[in-house]
Amino acid sequence: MTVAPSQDRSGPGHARSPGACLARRDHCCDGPRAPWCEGCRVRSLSPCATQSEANGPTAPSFWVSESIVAAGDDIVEQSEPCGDFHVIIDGWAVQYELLEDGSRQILDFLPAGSIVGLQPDGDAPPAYFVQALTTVRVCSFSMAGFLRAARSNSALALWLAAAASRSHCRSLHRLTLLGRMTAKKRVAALLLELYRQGRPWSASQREDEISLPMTQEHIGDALGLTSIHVNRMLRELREEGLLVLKHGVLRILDRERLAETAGWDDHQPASRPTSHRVGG
Amino acid sequence: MTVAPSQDRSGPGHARSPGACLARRDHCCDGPRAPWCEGCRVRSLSPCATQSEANGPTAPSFWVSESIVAAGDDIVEQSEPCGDFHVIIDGWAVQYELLEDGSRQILDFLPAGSIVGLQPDGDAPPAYFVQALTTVRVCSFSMAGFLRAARSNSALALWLAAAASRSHCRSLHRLTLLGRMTAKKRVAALLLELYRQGRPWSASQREDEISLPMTQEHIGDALGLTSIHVNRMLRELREEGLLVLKHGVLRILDRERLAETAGWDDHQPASRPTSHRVGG
DNA sequence: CGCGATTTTGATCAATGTCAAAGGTGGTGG
DNA sequence: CCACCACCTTTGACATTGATCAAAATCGCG
Repeated sequence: MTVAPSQDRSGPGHARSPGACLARRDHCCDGPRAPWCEGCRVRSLSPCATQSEANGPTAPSFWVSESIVAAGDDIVEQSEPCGDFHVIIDGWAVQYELLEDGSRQILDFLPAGSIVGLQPDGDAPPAYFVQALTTVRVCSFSMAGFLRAARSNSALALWLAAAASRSHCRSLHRLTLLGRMTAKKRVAALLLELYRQGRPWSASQREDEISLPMTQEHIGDALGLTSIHVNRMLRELREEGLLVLKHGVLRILDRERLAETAGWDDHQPASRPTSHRVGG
Repeated sequence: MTVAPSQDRSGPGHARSPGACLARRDHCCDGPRAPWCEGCRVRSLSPCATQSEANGPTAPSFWVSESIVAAGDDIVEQSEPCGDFHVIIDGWAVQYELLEDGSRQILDFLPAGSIVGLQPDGDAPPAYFVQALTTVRVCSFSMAGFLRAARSNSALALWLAAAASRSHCRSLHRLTLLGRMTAKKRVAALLLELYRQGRPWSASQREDEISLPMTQEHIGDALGLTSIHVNRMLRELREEGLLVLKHGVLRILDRERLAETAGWDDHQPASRPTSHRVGG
């Protein structure tokens, strides 16, 4: 149960974080070669995946910019309509909703490869915030441009459907977590999931470690718990030798038993995600 | 916290409920005229909405059948792959997940117009059940056929994206409900939402009434509460003169204050939903 | 009328929230 | 290098919500 969205936005019209724009080119249809696309690690998840790579990787015509967002700054603001959507190239973000009573519900943690800011309705403002947890690098795309392109390119439209469908699945899982699991299971399951999602992108040398920027309060706000109770559960998990979360680093000590505690059958190895099929 | 999915499926290989098939035609591409499409009340939400109506309403080539599913029967079964998806023409269904410990998490209540069984992955079995709460009439469509068609018809692909996106929004709302609201608010908010969604299709004469087939246990399983506690909350809401839920009929007594209790700004009138824009 | 499912109520208990305060940790400026 | 400060983590005592257990009362239906 938190009050502030972490940053103290001085005064009312809290400035939209600009995000240092690294690169931007004018919309030439299908830029012939995009140097920054070389070696892009999230290409398979981004709309760029629908582009032909005959002449090397390129960004689609509705690509807008690549930029950096500082930790704590907003990528998307609740009720601030914005014509772009973004793909996280690097770093972690949170998607959350702010309630009238000042409390915050975290809807999802977004690792590299996540799509943010797809509008439920072309015009309506988003119903949530997305905020950078770490320094985040994003590629931004024009929603209007995308839709225009998608109307004649069904691969793009299917990509959108697949992205929406994956998000939906994630939130259904989270729903079950909040609805039917005890506090300890929730914490165990969330951390295991974050480990899975973050491992492929994590710089850490050790296979059993990953750096996680979220505070215990973030975790509580995601799981419907107080940070105090999250702390108690983390202690229990630590005392049972399952994991250690300290100084922004999560170390899995006993994955087998942790998965058991989380109520999972933990079989699939952590692997870099690839493009997905459509559905919902 | 429930045990059985309501029906006692005698023996292990519990038979797939057949659902009396009312109509079926062989896949002729774009049937010239589909009599049952006339006056279809959910057309704008179904994939049929992408069909031209120049010669009157028609069903798309991947339409499979129209059928009736009895209350309590499954429309989609967890871990039973199924090549079709469905649109609910009439009646209520529940989408739920069954956990190892026998408990059930209801993921959503599905009124007329809902899309059911879109596969997260073309091949993988669905991760949930969908069960009819009342007698339900559905139109079924071939997923493979749909995808084939969508690959060359981006309107279809965009329809899919919009559908997935709407589902996603619904589950995000539910997440906030489970994560941040007290029991009373959850019950109030859910019932108000169900009223909103069901009103346009309800046969009831009275504007302030709608018939709701779900038990208090269903409500509890959707909200992460026990049916006993749901009952207590319903009593409080009744004693406060906000609503009455009895004999399968929900009557809203004071919509204003109910919305307040639910933590909403209740402004939009209940209106029949129309086709939606794309996003996520 | 009788039966199974659902609703209702009461009493008690456990899980989690709330309040308060004491360590840590890392960053910043002198 | 030290002192300070904001923020985060950790712990304890206590309050509250909602779960559990048990049992009537009702309802729908054959």
